Amino acid sequence: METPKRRRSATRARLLEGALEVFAERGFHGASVEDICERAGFTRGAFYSNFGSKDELVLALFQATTDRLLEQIGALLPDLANQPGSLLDAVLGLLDDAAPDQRQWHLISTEFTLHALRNADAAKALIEQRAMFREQLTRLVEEITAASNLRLSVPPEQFVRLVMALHEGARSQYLLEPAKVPAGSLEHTFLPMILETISS
Amino acid sequence: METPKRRRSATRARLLEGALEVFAERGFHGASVEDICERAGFTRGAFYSNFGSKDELVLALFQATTDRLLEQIGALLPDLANQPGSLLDAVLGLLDDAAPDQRQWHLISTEFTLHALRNADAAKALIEQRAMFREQLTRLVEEITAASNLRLSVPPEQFVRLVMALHEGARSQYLLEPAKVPAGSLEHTFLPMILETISS
DNA sequence: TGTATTGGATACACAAACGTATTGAACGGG
DNA sequence: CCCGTTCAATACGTTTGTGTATCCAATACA
Repeated sequence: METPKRRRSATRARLLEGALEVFAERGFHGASVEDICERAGFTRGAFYSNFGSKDELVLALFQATTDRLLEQIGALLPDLANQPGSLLDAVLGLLDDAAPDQRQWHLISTEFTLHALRNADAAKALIEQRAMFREQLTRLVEEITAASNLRLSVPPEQFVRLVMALHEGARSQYLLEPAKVPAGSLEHTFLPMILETISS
Repeated sequence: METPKRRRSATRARLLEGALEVFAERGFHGASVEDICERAGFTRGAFYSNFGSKDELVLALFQATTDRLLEQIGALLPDLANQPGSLLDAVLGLLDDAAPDQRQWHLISTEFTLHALRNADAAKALIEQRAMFREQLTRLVEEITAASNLRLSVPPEQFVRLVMALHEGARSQYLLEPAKVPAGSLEHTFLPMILETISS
C-alpha cells in the first residue's frame, strides 16, 4: 500500500545509487546530473523533483553511504567482538567488510575527503562521520582486549587512528598496483609488530 | 638573449603554476581553463598557444611537479644520508621537505591518484613516478643502514612502502583535523616500534 | 466515477566552458 | 629598415550542463 511515497523513495534511492556509481567513475565535478539520471533510468525531471541541486545530492549521498556504512558496522560488530580470531583480524576484517565494494568506496570516500578539505561544511560532516567510525572501531578494540586480558600501552583510539591511516594508504597502493601490493599485505606484516610492542 | 623562447617558456611556467594553485583549490574538473589563465595573468589565447587541451595540461603539470619533486629529493638526499640523526628522521624528513607546500601537494597528488585510478594512461605515469620516488627512499634507507651497521629483516622497499602508506593516511587525518592529529604524530609514535622489531 | 494531487517527462531558457579563427604587436633575421 | 614569424589578445561559434516551467499520467480520495 501507499505506493506513492514508496515509489518516490524508490526513485530517490535509485538516483542515489546511480550517483554513487557515476561519481566513482568520473568524480563529483566530472559527472553531470544528466549522467546520473541516465544511469538510474530517469530524466532530470525526476532528479529535480527529488533533490534541489547537485550540491544537495552530494551531501545526501554522503549521508546515505555513511548511514549504510555505520549500519553495516553495527551488524558486523557483535560477531567480530565475541567470535574467535585475533584483535587484528577483527579490526581489519571490519575495515574490509564494512563496504561492499572496496574500490568504489575508496574512490568515493577519497573524493569526499578532497571535497571536505576545500569546503568547511563538508569537512564538518566528514569529521563527524570519521569520529563515529573511529568510535565503533575503538569500542571493538576495547572489548576484545578486555575479553583477552590484554593491556595496551597506548590509547585504543590512537591505535585505531594508526590502523585507519595505514589501511587507507595501503589501499591506495593496492588499487594502483594490485599485482605488486597484495591486498592487506602491509597491514598484516607490520601491524602485528606494533601490537606485540604495545600490548602486555 | 633569445627573448622569444624564454618568454614563451616563462608564460608556460606561469600557466603551470597557476594551474597548480587552481587545481589544488577546486580540483581538476572544477577548475576551468579560464580560471587558470586568470590566475596566471593571461587569457585563453596564451593557454591554447602553449597547450593543446586541458587534458594535455594535466599531464604536463604532473610531469612538471614530478620532475621538481625528484629534483628536490636529489638535492636533499646527500645531506640526509651522511649527516646525523636516525634512519627515521631522514626518511620522514625527506617526505616532509620534498614538497614546499604539504597541503597543496597532498591535494594535487590525491587528485592525480584518483585520476589515475580511472585512467590507464595516467595510471602508467603515476606508477612510474611512485616507483622512482620509492627508489630514492629505498636508496636512502640502504645507505643509512649500511653506514650504521644495521640489518633489516624485511626488504627495504617494503619498509619504504609502509612509511609512504602510513605517511599518506596520517597526512590526510592531519589536514582534516590539525588540532586533533599533530603533524607526524602517528609516524613518530609507531614507526620506531616497527624499526625496533625489524632491525638487528 | 470524477476530481485533485503528485511524480516524473518534456521542452525551454540561460550560463559556463571549450576550442578556433582572426588580429595585433613585438622581436629576429635579412 | 623592412619583412616574416611568433606569441598572446580578442572575438566568435559550439557544446555542455544547470535549473525552471510546463505537461501528462497515475493514483488517492470523495
